[in-house]
Amino acid sequence: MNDLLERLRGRGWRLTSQRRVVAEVLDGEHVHLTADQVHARAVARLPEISRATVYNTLGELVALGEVLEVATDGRARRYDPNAHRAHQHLVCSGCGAIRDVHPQGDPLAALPAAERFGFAVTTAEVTYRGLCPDCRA
Amino acid sequence: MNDLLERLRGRGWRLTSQRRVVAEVLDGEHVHLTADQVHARAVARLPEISRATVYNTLGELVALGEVLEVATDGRARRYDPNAHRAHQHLVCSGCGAIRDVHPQGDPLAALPAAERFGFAVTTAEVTYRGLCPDCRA
DNA sequence: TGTTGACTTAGACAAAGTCCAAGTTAGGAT
DNA sequence: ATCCTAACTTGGACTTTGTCTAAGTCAACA
Repeated sequence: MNDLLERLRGRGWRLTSQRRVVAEVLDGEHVHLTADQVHARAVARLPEISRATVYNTLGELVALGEVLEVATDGRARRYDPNAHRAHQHLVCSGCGAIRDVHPQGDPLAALPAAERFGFAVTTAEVTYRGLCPDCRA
Repeated sequence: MNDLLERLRGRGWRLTSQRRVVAEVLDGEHVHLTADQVHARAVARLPEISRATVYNTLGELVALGEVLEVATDGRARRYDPNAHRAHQHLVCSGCGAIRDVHPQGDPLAALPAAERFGFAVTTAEVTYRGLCPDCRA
């Protein structure tokens, strides 16, 4: 994640302790935290960090393409640092657990030109839903 | 939509004017209203209808499988009465416009067993994104 | 026509996110 | 090293979206 911070600094980002902490919290695989969860974990490392700054920083990371915003449930948005490898999401209908998954083929290819209605379509997000092993029991 | 109301009555629904109005508002193709939009249109026909009733009724229609809930943006949920023909959604990144679309093949089939991690996967929701003709200009 | 449980209502509350004016600070300039 | 200033952060007010509850109303059956 250090390279992330360096990369952003190269783009004119000011490297503040708040931004460093948010980037640290978002490090890892299968991370899909809500903004408030990010804030809670950031506060553990930097007690004075405000909610507004967490929201701002997450929004900037999304705008810069370093983090994905995922809306799996119509409630809080979640932030996924795994932006550099294409993937989709598998969500448990019972407990809400989320996993990154890698379907075969390019989902975009399944939409014929006749079904694009003049849109310049650039992405396809797939959410698979079902019960996880624990919730099936 | 009258058959819808009759069907629900057969399932023990009490047929109130409020429920009738919500069902009327949701009638049509390419309808993807938020709860507050449904409420606004319902109020035009039945001024005393409350927000709580609109939320309750939408929730019931979803639970009964007559209406789909779609979360395209992490903001308000939208309600799609086209629940009986499988389809996906194409969303404009500029203005938020939504269209129903019909991709080829079954998106579920693209997820291999090895990528299901023991989940009993039942549905796949696809959101295509891009700029609509107006927003491209 | 009466009865009753299901339905509706208004408003308080909660959760998620945005906005702003005032204060602080990273990092280039001196 | 220190100063300056635009960029950043802060707390809190505010908005939007959704849930809950106690009290009142009414659809449907008897």
